[in-house]
Amino acid sequence: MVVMGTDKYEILQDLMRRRGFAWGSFEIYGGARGFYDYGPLGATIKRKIEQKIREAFIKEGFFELETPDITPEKVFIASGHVEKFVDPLVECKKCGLRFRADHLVEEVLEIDTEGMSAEHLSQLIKEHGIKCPECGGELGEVWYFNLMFETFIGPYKDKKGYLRPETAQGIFVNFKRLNAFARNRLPFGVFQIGKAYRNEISPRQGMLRLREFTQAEVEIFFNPKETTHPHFDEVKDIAVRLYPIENQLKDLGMIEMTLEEAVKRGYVMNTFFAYYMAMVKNILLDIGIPEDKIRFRQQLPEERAHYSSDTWDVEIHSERFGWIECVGIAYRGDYDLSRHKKMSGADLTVLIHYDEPKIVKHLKVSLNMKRVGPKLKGDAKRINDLIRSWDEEKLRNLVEVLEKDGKITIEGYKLVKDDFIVKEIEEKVMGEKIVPHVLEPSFGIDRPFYLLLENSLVIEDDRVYLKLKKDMAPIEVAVLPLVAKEPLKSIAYDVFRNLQKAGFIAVYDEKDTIGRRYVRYDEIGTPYCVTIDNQTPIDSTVTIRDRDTREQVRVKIEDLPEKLRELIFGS
RNA sequence: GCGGUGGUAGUCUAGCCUGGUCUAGGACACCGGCCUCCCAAGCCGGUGACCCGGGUUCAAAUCCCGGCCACCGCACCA
Repeated sequence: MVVMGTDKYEILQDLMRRRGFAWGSFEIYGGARGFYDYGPLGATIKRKIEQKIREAFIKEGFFELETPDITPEKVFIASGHVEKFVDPLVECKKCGLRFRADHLVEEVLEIDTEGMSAEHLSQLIKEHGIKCPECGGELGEVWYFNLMFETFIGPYKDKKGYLRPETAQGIFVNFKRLNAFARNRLPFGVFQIGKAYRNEISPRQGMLRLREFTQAEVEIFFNPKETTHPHFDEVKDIAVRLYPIENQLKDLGMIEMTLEEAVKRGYVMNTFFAYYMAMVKNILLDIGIPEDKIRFRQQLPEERAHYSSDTWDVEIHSERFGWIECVGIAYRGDYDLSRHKKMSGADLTVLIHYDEPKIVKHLKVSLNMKRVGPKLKGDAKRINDLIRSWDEEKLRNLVEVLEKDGKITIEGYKLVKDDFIVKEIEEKVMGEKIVPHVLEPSFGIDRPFYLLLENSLVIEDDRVYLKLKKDMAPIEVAVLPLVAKEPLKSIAYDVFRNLQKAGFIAVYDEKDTIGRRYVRYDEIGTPYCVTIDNQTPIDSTVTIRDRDTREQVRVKIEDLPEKLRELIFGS
């Protein structure tokens, strides 16, 4: 048992439960691993985090979307989650330990097991007599454990659905409508803030690995040929701490440079990617994560999700848990849209207009039905259709042969030059249809929430307090009569009520001595306490006490809202 | 999932080994009152707990079994 007061994590956990931030869910029924409740103060902070993200992307002109948590199976077959969001497991019949079957087979047989079925893996294990690496016991059948929660839609068991393991698919499946909303012009961005679910085998570490969690996922659709961000200049001088793949493999440590340099030196693929790295960093700073606790780590190839070819995690440092992935910026290419295009048959392309319409010449060849009709009878139409389906190259060959030999045999029919009608036609092509590529900054909300609290917790000799960024505080101002006596009580209550009406999250508190109350509000991160003292009835002034410095300034009651707004929100 | 440790009011804990005066004690917090004119003061009163389910026993917070949860290590983390 950790002695009270020695472990920051313990103090924080205690504070979070006691003061209404967050705690494990379903307590009265014994709890359930991987689920967390947000209390009144926690829910407020969480909402403020979400709001910072929302505001930042709305400022970029992005659109917000909201789609269902429950999703029909087809969507995740298309997205690859049914197939790839699984771990093949195998259990030792003797000692009961479970292993990743694919890892085991790969290790022993030194072959690639990518995409192998459970049956195939089982067979290989039997054929090669692979045993339990721990005790040497016999291994059972391989089965796939899918990390998605399954459910059924409607009263019959034939309509399978899943709780979404990421919010992103809700955006991809809506691409046609969103593209229309964006008036067919790339790039555009869409984001969704909502719940996602993953049936983790063994969730741990408090609220850092949950089975149900909140994400803010941003899908930016762009033309892969246009990867220069028009506003990169605004962010090019921002310094970032990078931990690229090479530095991880060779243990070279982190490097720091401006984003401009990072792109120039090839660490970051282009200014488009770099721009959103800057955005993510700014959002985290705006939430109140200290700059020196933020780094960008490039995922190793084996860590990457099935849809991504390059991903940078934005990690925040925890005193307790080390570097924690809080945001992932994934280059998803055209993976998702192409898959949905193929599976659904929907046209998920965007027309990229050429600067000038292109004049494209091409051959149009068909049979002269008047001549060949009587000859081929029933086959005439069939062969005509066949020829018309040929591509440019095949048609050119046909014409060449006809020019040279004057005749050709197709499907056993001898045809001469005059049996064909050959036309060279010109077509105006306005542009090219492409499947857009996707860049995805994906924010966890619960992790930054925890890391914000952990990084804000200050332990001093005579008090423990949350040095939250002032505008993130769940209670923004506490109004306190110096003593619970009239007329101070009435004046204080009026001041409180007026601050509420002015839009502040405020509380009124007259219980206990003034010092005790200050400590009480310091503990939950309230940046300012307004105290009504004996001078107030005389000249209508009150004091504003600063959480961090404990210093007080005296202001007129009428100036209070404006002054507090300036102090808390800086405007 | 495996192994280890643990689970007593909102929080921390005493009691458990050696079953019975445990009607479960304390501190802090919380609520009501008194007092109090600036940084956790004091006084009076009050609310509130043996994780869940079985078993052993005349008797279980205490012993045994199972489950759940938490922490640590292993495995896992698309």
